[in-house]
Amino acid sequence: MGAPLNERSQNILEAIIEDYIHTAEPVGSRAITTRHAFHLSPATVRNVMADLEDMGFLASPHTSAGRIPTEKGYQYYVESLLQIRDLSEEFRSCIDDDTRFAGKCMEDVMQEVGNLLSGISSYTGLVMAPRFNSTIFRQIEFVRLSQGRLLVIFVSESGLVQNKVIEPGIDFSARELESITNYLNHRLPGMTITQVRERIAFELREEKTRLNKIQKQAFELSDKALQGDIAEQVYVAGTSRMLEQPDFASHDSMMRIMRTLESKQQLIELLDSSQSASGVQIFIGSQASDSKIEGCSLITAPFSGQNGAVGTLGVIGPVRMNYSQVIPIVDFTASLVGRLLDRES
Amino acid sequence: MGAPLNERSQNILEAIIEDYIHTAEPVGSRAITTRHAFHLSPATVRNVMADLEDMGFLASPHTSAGRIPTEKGYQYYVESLLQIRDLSEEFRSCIDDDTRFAGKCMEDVMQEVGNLLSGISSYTGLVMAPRFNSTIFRQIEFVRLSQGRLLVIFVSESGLVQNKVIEPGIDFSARELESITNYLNHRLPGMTITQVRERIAFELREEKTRLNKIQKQAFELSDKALQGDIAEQVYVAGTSRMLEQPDFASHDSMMRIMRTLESKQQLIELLDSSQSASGVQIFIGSQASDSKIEGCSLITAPFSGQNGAVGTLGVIGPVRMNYSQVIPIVDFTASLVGRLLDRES
DNA sequence: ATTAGCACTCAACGCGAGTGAGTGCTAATG
DNA sequence: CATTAGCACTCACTCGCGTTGAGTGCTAAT
Repeated sequence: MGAPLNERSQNILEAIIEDYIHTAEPVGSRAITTRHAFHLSPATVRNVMADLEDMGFLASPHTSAGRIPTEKGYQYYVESLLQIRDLSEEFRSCIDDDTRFAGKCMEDVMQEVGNLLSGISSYTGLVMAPRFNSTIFRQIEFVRLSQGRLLVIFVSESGLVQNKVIEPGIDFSARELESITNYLNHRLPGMTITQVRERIAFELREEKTRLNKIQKQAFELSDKALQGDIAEQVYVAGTSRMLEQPDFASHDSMMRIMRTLESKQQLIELLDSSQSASGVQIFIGSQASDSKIEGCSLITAPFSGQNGAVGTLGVIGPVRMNYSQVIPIVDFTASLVGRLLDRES
Repeated sequence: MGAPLNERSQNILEAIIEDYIHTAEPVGSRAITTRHAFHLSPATVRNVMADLEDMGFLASPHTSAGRIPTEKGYQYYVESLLQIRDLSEEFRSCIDDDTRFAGKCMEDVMQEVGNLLSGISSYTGLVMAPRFNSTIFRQIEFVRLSQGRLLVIFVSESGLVQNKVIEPGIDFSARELESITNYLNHRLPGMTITQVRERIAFELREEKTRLNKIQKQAFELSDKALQGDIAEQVYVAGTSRMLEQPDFASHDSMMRIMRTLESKQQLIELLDSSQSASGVQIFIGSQASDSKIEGCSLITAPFSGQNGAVGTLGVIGPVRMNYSQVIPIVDFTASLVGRLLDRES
């Protein structure tokens, strides 16, 4: 059981998995001997396959079909057998094409990155934009709109802009607003938005007495402006690519997957765990999620600029996924997006 | 052929269409007599059905199946037979539920409207947000970011906020910016964004000499800020609802539809024609589009606030759609969104 | 250890009979 | 003369059954 695989078994397992990734059909012993130049007869291969099945790397749908890899098989393949090739020059240049992102706002860039991931991998692309709450505060500005309404603008260290309309109740003069702005821009930079909120709450609660009027108003305004959570932005691209996969031919599995891909919330949960990791992460089948996306694997990578804004992107596809191609794509794209973020700020 | 339908034929046609909408299966003569209290025998109904088929309202998939409505049948049904009931109180209150939209920004509201449309109709909901270019300019503001970068903020009469980062090349002082802002906010309000652009181009070209330095810089800045088209925002909700429809059981039709629903561009084209119309519009089958969404019908309605911002929303579903339910839903939702827009500004 | 040979398994395919919902036509009916 | 009962006919759908063939596991020979 726990015995390590000898080289021949490894080669055969690799051949089976790669054939299956390619054809989506159970692989038989004869197919292996003809498609690969092992100097072995089908019978020998059969013996090896039987062993691999005993060890849990392969399974047979029924007696007279070939073998298909199990999740454990894929996991072993990805960890031990797969050598990750460098991304082909063709793809490299296709991804790193400046014209694609030229002159687009953050949202459009994120969407375009999703399209890119989906287009090149031919699976479904996911991008979770940097969460605003974890970005670093740089600047706040107030713009007076009509009838005592104020537009509040936050700018993060990474150049993200977030705005919100509030109705403070008091009609501030331009001078007052300027003082408030100056005060806040003096005190708050360098903290994450979450920290800023905590600080505001702290100041308002504990040290009320110590503050002068402008200071108090400043904190009250910014408190109001930061109320309410800013939802994560998730971008999905190429969901119809899922329908192309023979693995999801059944109506049922299709529905389950499309429903999940529609739910931003569920996607956030999927991507969230990879947020803090570094480098490419691979979730195969049940590793990815508790049956919400049965039969799917997920390849993710966090991206970040030099200034701390952090997001996650990835590709989701069937467990029978072309890992050797997708992994470098996700890796390279994440680093590209990191560079894009730096450019923006 | 052109002969008008007598009342009995109308009743039978209506019954057939409604049964088919309900069951998604060909309707036979016997089914009609048992499910509806016509005082007629199946044989008589058969005669009428044969006539209706001759006139092109019905079709038979094969000799020994019942009849299904043709597109022409649906069209006649919607135009002449369908009496639009008022929306049930249950739905009314479900749609007009303030807590649903409380404290959400425009984008989230639009998405939520899509969810609402999809949830209540159980088809797919579409919302095209007011095009920024056709909204009326109210206010422009500049915020200085680091390193000579400026954040430009447009506010429209309807309260929409749009921002963009530009790099003017010159480092303006706070005073200069204030003058520029004042000048622009004095000259531009009341025009649509498109008109503003034309005006800027005109001023820069024709009357260059007449302008003083500040004025010239003002126009140059705002020209830069308005460069590049702002893409339409389209929100889609409940695409998986399409998969639930037996009409799209075949892989092929499913793929075609999902692909179309993924393409913002194609959706914009679909919704665009309804933009300028007033009231609910109904596109049945091939009326909706040249085969891009074969087998689909589209119910749309434009919405607008009192201040001219105009968008379109709608529901897309199979031709075999519950028109009597969807039409009032779309109608009522459009008016609700109109009211929401007024509330925002 | 490897392989040839062979019996066995079982999904997939094709075929034909049976079933039943539905039709169109004709003749009878009020 | 519109309506209806009766009847032969059509045809998708289902089920059972034999055939096919890819693939396996086991055993004996190399």
